[in-house]
Amino acid sequence: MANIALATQQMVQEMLTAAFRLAIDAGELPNGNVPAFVVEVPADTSKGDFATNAAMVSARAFGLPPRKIAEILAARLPLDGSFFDRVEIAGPGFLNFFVSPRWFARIVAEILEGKEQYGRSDHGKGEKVMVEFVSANPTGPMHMGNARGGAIGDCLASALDWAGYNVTREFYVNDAGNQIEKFGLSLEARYLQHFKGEEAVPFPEDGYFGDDITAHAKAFAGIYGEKYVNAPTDERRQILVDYALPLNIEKLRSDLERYRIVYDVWFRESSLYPDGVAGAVEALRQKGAVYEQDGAVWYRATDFGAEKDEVLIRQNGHPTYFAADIAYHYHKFAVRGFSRVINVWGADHHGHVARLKGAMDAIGLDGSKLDIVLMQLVRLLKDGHPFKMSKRTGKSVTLSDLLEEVEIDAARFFFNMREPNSALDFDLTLAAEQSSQNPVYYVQYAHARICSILKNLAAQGIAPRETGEAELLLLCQPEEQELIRLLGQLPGEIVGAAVYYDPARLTRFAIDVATLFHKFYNTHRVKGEEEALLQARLALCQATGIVLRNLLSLLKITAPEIM
RNA sequence: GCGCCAGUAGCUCAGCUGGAUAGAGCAACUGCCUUCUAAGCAGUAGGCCAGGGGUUCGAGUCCCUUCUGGCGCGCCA
Repeated sequence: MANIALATQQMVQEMLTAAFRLAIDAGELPNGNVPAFVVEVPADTSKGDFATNAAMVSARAFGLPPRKIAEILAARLPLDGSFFDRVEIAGPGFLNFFVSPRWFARIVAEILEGKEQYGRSDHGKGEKVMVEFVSANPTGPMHMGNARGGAIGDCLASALDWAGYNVTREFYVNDAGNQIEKFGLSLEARYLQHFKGEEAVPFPEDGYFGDDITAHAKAFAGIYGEKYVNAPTDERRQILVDYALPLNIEKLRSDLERYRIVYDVWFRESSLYPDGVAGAVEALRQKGAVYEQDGAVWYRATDFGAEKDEVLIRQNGHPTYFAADIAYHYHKFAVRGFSRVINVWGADHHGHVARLKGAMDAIGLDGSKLDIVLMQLVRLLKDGHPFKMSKRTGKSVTLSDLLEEVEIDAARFFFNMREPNSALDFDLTLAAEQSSQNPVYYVQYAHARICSILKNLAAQGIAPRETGEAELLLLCQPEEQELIRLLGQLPGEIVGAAVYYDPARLTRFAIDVATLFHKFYNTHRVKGEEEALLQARLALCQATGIVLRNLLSLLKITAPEIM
């Protein structure tokens, strides 16, 4: 899974390191440590295909002007036999490397060989990581935060997978604790109201008011009738929860599957009770981080950098969510052996981040192995105005509502257009629009165009054939080289999305690829060119198609052949 | 009050972790289809990177500070 673009960048690094050493050995540079420098692809490629600031950053260490150092290094670079034609010194002391045409030919060949695997790398070296995302409360339907979290978490997990990590997608089912109590109380009230009338049975103030609760109670009444109206309240609530909760969880699963998200693990919070939670509290106690006060059990969070201590076991004997979360994350790291855990959370949970990391440290694990991706809120817009309520239900917009308004392709793409930690305006009108303004269609259109070219030529009896360096070297127009250069960056972009937890890089990259392809398409032709050039351009079209398809499949967005 | 996040073109946002002349899309204006999909492309115009200090060869990017906005600070999850 070598990648020419990444390997070339690495090669520049190594050549420079070698040049530094040679120059120092030859006495041209004083003895000393070489500062860290970077090799990058310049924004303006007329300045070279790769550039480095090596001479500038080492000016101070060597006590020489940057351009002087650049000259010394340039003379010591072993360019013979490399992909580089020449090196130039420019500006304040940049060293600009220019690749030979063979480099572009190699990238196209590499993509065609890689096919649906092109873009994968072994960067992660099989490291075992978990991405936990959505984890919506099973007491009701999913909202826009879950919709965004789903798209981000799933694409991030895919990016990690492509970047060579061993990824597990996990959904944490909050099927225990306070919200399940409330769920039971709410169901009970609706059930009793069904038989006694709404006025006769008060509804809990902090209960769940959704229609789904009423529907569950009604369906339950349809099955069991009045059997539980006079049953002990604990028994009644329990049987209602046992009835409704599995249905809700199944609904979550099927809604998410429709959204093209399939989890490896559905982890039950209830499985942590009582042993896991007790174990977590005990682990903290053994570290001396636990004390009792006001009849509750407290965790001395202030010893681990927090502003105040936290309750683990309430006065009433029930553990808090925090205690369960410590047990849950202990399970992730210590029991299941994940070396890194990524949680996708709404920004309203950011106060919880430091506490949980601190608690990991407190029980002897490493809180820095736990990474939280915080996402800011989604604001839905329709026709330029905020869209807060579903027209059908009058309630806040759910994931199901959203998927009635826009296609899944559009939803997944739009939620991944901004980095997680910035607020997102989701324009329903634009996302539903089949026009050039809609970036999803813009990208898909490029793919469909490529398919169309292939089909068109096939109709004339022209099929793509094996191309060698001789033909691929004909791809020497600026529009061709710019496109190839970008295509070669796919593996690196995926690694970037994975390590910076930013799948939005991939949607932007897809748009860039589409732009450069459309540019190429409008400037040059495939059909009608003489045979060798036609085949070379066909190869470029296929390579672009592969890159677009791989990107879209990673994002789980369709790549249509006709539009 | 304290903490986290943000502030870049009229609007929505990039800016590759400190690099070269700050970029796209939309909106406005001008061109390009007898030839592979015009759901496309090319061009014009648009900027005190919120304000002020600092760090250095070099700052939209790092530090300090002020202002503005979002979100948190529960024996909720």
